[in-house]
Amino acid sequence: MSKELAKTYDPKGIEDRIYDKWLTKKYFHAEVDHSKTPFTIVIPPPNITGQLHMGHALDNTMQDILIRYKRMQGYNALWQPGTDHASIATEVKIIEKLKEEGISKEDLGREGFLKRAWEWKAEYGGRIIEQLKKLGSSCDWDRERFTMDEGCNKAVTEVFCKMHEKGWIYKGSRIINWCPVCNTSISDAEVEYEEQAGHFWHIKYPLIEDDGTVSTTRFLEFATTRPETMLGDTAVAVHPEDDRYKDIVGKKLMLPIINREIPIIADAYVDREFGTGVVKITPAHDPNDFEVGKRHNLPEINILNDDATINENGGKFCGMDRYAAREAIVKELDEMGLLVRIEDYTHNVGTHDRCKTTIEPMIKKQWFVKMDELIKPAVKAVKDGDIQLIPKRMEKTYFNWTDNIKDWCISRQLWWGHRIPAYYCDDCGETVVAKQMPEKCPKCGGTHFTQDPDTLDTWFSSALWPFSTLGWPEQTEDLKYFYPTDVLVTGYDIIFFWVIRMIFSGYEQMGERPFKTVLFHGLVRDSQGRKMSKSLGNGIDPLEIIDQYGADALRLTLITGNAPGNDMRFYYERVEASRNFANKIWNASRFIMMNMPEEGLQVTEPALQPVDKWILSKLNTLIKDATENMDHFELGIAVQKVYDFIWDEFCDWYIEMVKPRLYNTDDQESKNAALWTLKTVLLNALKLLHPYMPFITEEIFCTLQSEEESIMISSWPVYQDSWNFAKEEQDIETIKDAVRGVRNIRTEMNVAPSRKAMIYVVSDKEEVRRAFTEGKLFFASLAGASEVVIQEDKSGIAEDAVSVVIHGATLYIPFAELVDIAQEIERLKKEEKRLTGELARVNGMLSNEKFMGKAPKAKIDEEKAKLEKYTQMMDQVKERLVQLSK
RNA sequence: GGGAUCUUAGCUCAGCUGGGAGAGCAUCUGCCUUACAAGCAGAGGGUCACAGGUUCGAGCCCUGUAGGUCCCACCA
Repeated sequence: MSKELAKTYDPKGIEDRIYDKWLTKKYFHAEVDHSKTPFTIVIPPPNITGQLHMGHALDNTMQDILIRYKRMQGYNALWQPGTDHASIATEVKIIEKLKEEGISKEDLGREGFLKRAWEWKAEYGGRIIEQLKKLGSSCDWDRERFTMDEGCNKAVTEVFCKMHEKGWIYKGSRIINWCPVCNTSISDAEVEYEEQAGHFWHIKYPLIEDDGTVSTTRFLEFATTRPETMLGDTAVAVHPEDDRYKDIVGKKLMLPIINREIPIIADAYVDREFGTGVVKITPAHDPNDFEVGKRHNLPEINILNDDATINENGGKFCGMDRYAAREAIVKELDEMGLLVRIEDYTHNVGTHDRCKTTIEPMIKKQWFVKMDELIKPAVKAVKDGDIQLIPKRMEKTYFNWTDNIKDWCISRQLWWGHRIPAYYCDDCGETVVAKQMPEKCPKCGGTHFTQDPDTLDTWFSSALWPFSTLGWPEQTEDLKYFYPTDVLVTGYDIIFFWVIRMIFSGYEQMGERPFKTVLFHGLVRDSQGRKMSKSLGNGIDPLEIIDQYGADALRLTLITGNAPGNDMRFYYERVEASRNFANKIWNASRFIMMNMPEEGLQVTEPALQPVDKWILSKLNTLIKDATENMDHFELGIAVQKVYDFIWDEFCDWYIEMVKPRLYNTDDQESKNAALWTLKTVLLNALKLLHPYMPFITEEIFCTLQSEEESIMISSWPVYQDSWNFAKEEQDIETIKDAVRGVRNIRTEMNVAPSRKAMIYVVSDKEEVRRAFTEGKLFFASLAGASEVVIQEDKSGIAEDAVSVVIHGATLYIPFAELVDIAQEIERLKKEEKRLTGELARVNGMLSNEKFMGKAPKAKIDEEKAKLEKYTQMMDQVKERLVQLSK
């Protein structure tokens, strides 16, 4: 038993040592074991490009808490880890790096580039894993997976082929979001709308008269924010019921500069109220226009190259950048007298969430996942409660998406990712989707194929994560045993990207939900409530916090006082408070260890005193409550209760109450009971705290009982009837009231705590007198009494003693030289006033017929008990007042 | 435009199914009491945004108003 523990807790060194021990002992490892119930969490795989940020820290702390809790409860707990290849994020990073070396990805070619990418992954991909370890994450690292490892690749190909066969994956020409910088299509979810100051160009196109001449007097006026798209206009639209334009629908306009005749069409998409009620239609470069174009069979004229320069369809503007072309076109229209006016206009511009480039809608051949059927089980699952979202309000966000679902564009013009398993016959162009390159073309018999150059959206593989990591498409034992997983912990910001896609994939591929519960957390913001971001430079590095305060302090900070799905602000002051708590436990433990006898404690439960029973009873309630909260995923509430118990009840009250017994060597039995209780309560409290603060709890647990291997594998405390001491709880609470009352008065009267005083406890109730008699020793110590006299009436007590009224007793303290009867009366009057108020309230309730008729009996009884208590205290106060007024 | 959410002590936030308002930090007053000054004891501070309603009873449920935050859609 070490008695040489440092005065303050220093997590440095301790944490790494403990983590290594856990790894060595393989505590994190889970194997199929049919004698135990599995509990599974799959990690949201961090990007290999990532560095641990506060969001990760929060996300993984929550998972670790759940996993450790369940593991202690005896579940076969598996936390499945891994990383995500993060196609576009990684590709962008590697291109940047190549740029520094002065080479482009084209210079390297596909093979060369991928080689570099894998090298990059080997070098940096494991970085975030090491950082997760610093946090204390108890993942089964033996099972670490990667979205592009062999098994995941297999899963991806399998799903693609299966869904293609089913007709749910198809290739089609659609208008998609094109990022001209990343040179790839992106999904709708990856488009971020950003408010930008721009212009509204009011333009007019001349009408073509019935005789075929271009009118010089009749024009159709409208406005646009992207004038350069006029190069691709193939119609102008008005509302079908717009009287202003009824007579010219069907006529033609002359598209200036290009000199193309385009029709005036009527479509209900047009808003009559907006502007002139006229819209130019560019089917190839606007999603709405694309739809209009389909309805009216309009030609689609693509005017852009992939890098957003104008192509040959733009005539003389060919080769110009989109913005340069815009200027040139406006200038030319102005010269032609067709520019009516320019208006300042703020509007939302779609940008690529990765690189912030303004996206360009374009028509491209892309691969899509058909969503209408696929989404149905995912909707049903949440509606029926098969999958529970916490907090529940997230369901609305969820349904908002599922109700407006569009087909999912899954092909990306990138190299880093899963290559689409589609092969085109070199001879006849036939498309063959297959797990491997086909040997013979089913159409022409050709034997040479070219694989589709595109790769899949990153989320395609992450959607399969809950089962691909467990071995699917193989029907492994792991898969059968650990799937479906239990809880998914993630931020609400990726409901659309990831959560929904895992859900429909789970049902489609496995025929079963991927997880039972989704526990959402919010964003960790800076102290001013701003998002932590690289550009703002306001990010706080969790590793620095760990270095400075310890992982336990960080974890506690992230969990305390935070409700599921809510954002939180990060303050250093809060980390300090957590660190202080760690120190508090450390010192309480140190105190207990210092008092432990060298030869150890007797093992059998000793004869407990009422205080011992009181703290055990409190602990018992805590066990029940905290467990319940954890079962409801109320982690913040659970840990708050443990915190309060340890600091307030255990340290500030129990330890203080027990000190006189520890220092008194005459009564070994009593001392032994105190030590046994101290140790028992501490050990249980440590267990309750372990999921939140794994390192310090482990360190103390093992120091305190060297025979135990680890708190990690100890069992979670269970509520037990034998620790339920209602009477002792009440008695001690009464004494605590008395202590508080005395302390109060001492401060009020400026009596130094060091100055002892005689205290009389007067009660006509036998059980109250007994409680005080039994607790006399510690009561005297806590209240600063030189002597405690317990008696039935106030005989022999100086009239001018200061008094404290508590339920069932009145205390008298004769501070001889401090007598001030007027002040004493004042105090008692204040108390009388308070009690009068309380009594009025209780009486009001109890005399309310409606309350008596409708309130539950328990509530009525509660109020009756209060009435009794306050009446009694009131009597005591009055009696004392009468006495003093004499 | 649609939706969500928040508004509780000076600050940051808890408050589970409606039953006498809480924590941390900050402030003030005493204490270096032999586990801890990263501590101990005590104190002050809130018509729970506003207005209605339901209820015996509302911080909590319903409606509306104001302000903040976020998401979705995107009207050229």
